[in-house]
Amino acid sequence: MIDVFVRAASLIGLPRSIGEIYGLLFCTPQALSFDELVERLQISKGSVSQGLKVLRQLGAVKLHYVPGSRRDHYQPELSMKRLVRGFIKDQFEPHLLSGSQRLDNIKALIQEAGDEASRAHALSRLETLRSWQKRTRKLMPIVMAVLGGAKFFDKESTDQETII
Amino acid sequence: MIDVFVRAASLIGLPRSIGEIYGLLFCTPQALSFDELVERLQISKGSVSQGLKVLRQLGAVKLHYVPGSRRDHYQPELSMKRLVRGFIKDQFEPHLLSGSQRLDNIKALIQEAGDEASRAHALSRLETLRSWQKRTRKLMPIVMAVLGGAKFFDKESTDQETII
DNA sequence: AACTTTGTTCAAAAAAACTTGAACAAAATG
DNA sequence: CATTTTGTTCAAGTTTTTTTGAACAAAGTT
Repeated sequence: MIDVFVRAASLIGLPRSIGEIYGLLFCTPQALSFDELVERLQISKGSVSQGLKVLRQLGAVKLHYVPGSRRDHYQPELSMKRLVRGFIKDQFEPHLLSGSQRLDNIKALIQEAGDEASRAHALSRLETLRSWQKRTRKLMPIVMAVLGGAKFFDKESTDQETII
Repeated sequence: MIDVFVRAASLIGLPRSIGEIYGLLFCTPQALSFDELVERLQISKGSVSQGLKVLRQLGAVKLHYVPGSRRDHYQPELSMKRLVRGFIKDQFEPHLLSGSQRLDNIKALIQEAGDEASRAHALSRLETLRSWQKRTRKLMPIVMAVLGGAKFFDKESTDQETII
């Protein structure tokens, strides 16, 4: 079963160790401590420490207080919606934001260089990129809504803002 | 500008060279031949050959016939919808399909092992995985519809199948 | 048929990503 | 305050991925 998560991790560009950690937490009934992860997965403390750091950042694991133990215990986030939101927030949005800036820089570069015809072509391609970005942004809230259980209807020729 | 595509490629787990190839095609007004890609990007013939192979598989480049030349010329696919569909078909669906099978195998394994309580827990987690899978499948056509320009409305408490 | 052009394949080299483990910090305990 | 417990950091080692380039195949030319 852990293997399912190892594959899923590599599908979204996360290292094997992170898939193993999340997978073991997902399979195990109780919350597990740092040491238990190291022992049961047979991987180094360093890997577990870094793996948990990423998983916490993604919101894929939660700290779980265990009375009478001063070790941190971890539980997996089981809500697909929250998992996806964490992933988008952490890995996707930064690229979208820096992407906007980069597009502005490119626009400036285009103005300065080349003849009229190639400037025109470059600007047209830049517009294509902007439209891709816009559609990606439009997509995110819809994805979140579907994962939240919303149901959808097609509605042709409606105001763009009536989404969700 | 090519850098935008190199980053985008690495975001979706594709090597730098593939981002460069698509990026150059995207920027250039005319279709480019194999040799032109090698020369202008300063990368090896091997990389270009393999990169174009992947891009063709993804449907991200199209062959473009140039009269009077027997070299293959390439043009970029500019439709975001087709690009995303190609990516999903090639990189995502295979995982979803093999995932279903793997889940069945896991179910069999669970039946054979452990005590009653841990079997119950394992089966419950397996159900969670199945629900994730189901929602992912539900999502795909909605994503494609949004990229195709459809607009959406929330419709609470409707039959699940009335999607899009 | 010999030669040229065009592109593919694949083993080896190079680069990038991941893991390890020892040194270190922070906080609790005696 | 010295000691132990718990977890982090990071340089070095390992593994994986990517790139290269030379050998090869396929098809067109002379």
